[in-house]
Amino acid sequence: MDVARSEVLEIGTSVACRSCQARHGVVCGALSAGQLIELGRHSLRRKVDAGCEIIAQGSENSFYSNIMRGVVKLCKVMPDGRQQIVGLQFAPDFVGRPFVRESTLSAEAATDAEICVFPRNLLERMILETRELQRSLHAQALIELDAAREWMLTLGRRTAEEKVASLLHLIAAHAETATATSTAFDLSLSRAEIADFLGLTIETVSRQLTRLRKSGVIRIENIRHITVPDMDALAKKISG
Amino acid sequence: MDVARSEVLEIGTSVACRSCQARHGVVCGALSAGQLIELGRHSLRRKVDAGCEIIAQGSENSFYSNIMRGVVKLCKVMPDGRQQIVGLQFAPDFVGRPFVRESTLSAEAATDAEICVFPRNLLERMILETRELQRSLHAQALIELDAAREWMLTLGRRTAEEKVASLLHLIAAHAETATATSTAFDLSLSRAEIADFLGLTIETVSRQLTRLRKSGVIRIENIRHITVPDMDALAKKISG
DNA sequence: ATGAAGACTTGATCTGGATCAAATCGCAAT
DNA sequence: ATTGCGATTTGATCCAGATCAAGTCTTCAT
Repeated sequence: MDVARSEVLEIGTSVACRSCQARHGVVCGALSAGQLIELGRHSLRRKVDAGCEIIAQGSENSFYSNIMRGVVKLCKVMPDGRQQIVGLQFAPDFVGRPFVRESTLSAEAATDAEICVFPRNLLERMILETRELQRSLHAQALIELDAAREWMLTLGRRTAEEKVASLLHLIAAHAETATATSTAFDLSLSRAEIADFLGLTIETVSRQLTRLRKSGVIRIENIRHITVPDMDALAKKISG
Repeated sequence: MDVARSEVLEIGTSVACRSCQARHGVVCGALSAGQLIELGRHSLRRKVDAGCEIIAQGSENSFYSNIMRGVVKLCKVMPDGRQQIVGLQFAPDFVGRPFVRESTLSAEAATDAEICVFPRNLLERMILETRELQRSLHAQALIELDAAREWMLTLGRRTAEEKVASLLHLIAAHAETATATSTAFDLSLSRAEIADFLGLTIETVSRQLTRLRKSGVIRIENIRHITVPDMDALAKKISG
């Protein structure tokens, strides 16, 4: 499971990019052409399996990644094992924490994913040198901050049913397969992961999903695939 | 109560700085000398009373502030009145959301405070022009993001007693009056505000505070002033 | 001083979600 | 097909924290 991770850790600035030049633009949409080439020379495209830990909580922030495909969950665990997912990242988000040596959270692939990896010193040097890169990372940090605060409201003040509806809404917003009203998507997360995102137990998540199914708001095509016939009906379940 | 706010809203780029030059360095410690002068010419020092709303949720982000003294709470409210505090800001933090027109949260003085106010267009222009300002705002955004995620763990996975202990620890960390082991501080927040920060009710907050008092971890000098004889004992209450 | 209105504490009871305990459902290996 | 195992659902019970209901303590106006 951790093979991919140990390979990643061996990367240095002198490692050549293997195969990603062609699709770099997808990942780094906010960067200028010059930066793409610069990153391309020193980065490495990697496939990681679902469950693979990209960054470990408490480890050194020795490299950074761009997500090219898949979903990455950011996770905090307490000494006694209690666990909270504190963010979900989708392509083309950036994963890593500039300017801090030790990671306060772990990043783990929630689905099979592809990431573009490059070393810490390169990123931090480029942030200092390149206005546009700093600006896009600043913008992403502010967007993640808004998302984290929105989630604080969900964790602190919403009921279990509202929490589950909020998560479905969040994931649906990132799905491609949407018609005018209806949306279908992969959940990307197990019941246990959903529980850790929502501050609930797996039993409560399961019960609330069947509740939403019985009320006609969602259809559970199979254990990881959901259809929302009417997004407005789902949205109504979120607030009072 | 809202007098100060309406005054603030009239500020434009041409308003002269009244009396803050002397103490600008305190607020904008991360900025270079040139920026201090630049901000000084266009900013306005204001005193705001406890309870005064600095920014309203849903309103336009028409100005930004630096906190010079006091505590500011960031708050989200739901249509049905449920409410969650999503951040506490202390001097010399920056309050405001660059690059977004409408505010998704309100900012309210939790204590009497002094802030240094300047207009949106000035700040956004300066971010684009000044490397060091962008860098320091990017750094603050990342620190706030770490804090928000730490708080997500507290909201999602900690018990009521651990939540209250976490908040006391957070506020104590910003108090000046600390000896080697013991710390005394003003709470800055009412029981209702503490409840809204922790996702609890005021009754539960009150009960947990007396619990911590009876177990000897804190002394309640009066309703808003706490002494922690031993910070390590408080820290032990936070995790398992 | 006296009274009135908030803010806080304390007690009694209720309840949403946790915990404990079986099923049941995949699904991969044989 | 059968077995085994982990993931999920479902049911029964429990409990931490919510809700309801009095008090008490502060503060401030008269």
